[in-house]
Amino acid sequence: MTNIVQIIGRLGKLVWFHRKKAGLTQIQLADLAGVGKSTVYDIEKGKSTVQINSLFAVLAIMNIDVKFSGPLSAAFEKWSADQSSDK
Amino acid sequence: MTNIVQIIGRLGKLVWFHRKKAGLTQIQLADLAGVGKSTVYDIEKGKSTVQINSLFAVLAIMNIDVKFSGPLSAAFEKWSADQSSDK
DNA sequence: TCGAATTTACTGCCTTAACAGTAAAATGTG
DNA sequence: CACATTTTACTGTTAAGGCAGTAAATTCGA
Repeated sequence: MTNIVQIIGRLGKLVWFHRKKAGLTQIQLADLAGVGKSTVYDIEKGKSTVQINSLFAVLAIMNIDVKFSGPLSAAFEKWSADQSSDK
Repeated sequence: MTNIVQIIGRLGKLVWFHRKKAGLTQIQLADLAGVGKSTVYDIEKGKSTVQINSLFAVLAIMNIDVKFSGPLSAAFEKWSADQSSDK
């Protein structure tokens, strides 16, 4: 029943893994992402209260993409397409 | 080049779509997720500074799951498996 | 159309994340 | 083993999110 803490903890490790392979320090990644070094540290440590803009900024630098899917995703896609082609 | 604001904006609509189909009000969803009503409102509006625990709590209620994948995801899975079977 | 329910928007208070600085602990390289 | 680099951990300050309350705007059903 993977809870939030576990998901974020795992995500932190994923970030760490990518950063290491990229040969970057936390500070370098922080600078690239435009966040503070403490925030990178927190993300990698699995802190669950970081803001999504900070998290996503870091993920973007590491080319980690995020995908959301719910039971109504297909219906949403259709509805969403209709919305764009409105008047 | 879908940026962070766009991603979160779209995510907000996805949450809204699921909530509506589920026949819940923002307050009901907020209570279920254990967050404030303002937070649900913010998420649906695409506010990019909400905290991930708040966001994920809401997503969990709507059965929207989140998937992260980077260029090293496969390598990470292997490494991760090794870690669990350590000593 | 009318009224109830819901959403939007704004408020102020309280809590706390973001941040840079710093120092200790850990890591790794010669 | 040293030495340099990096990470961990803690600090105080500043800025801002989380929240409930409220009221206006909007939506929706009878």
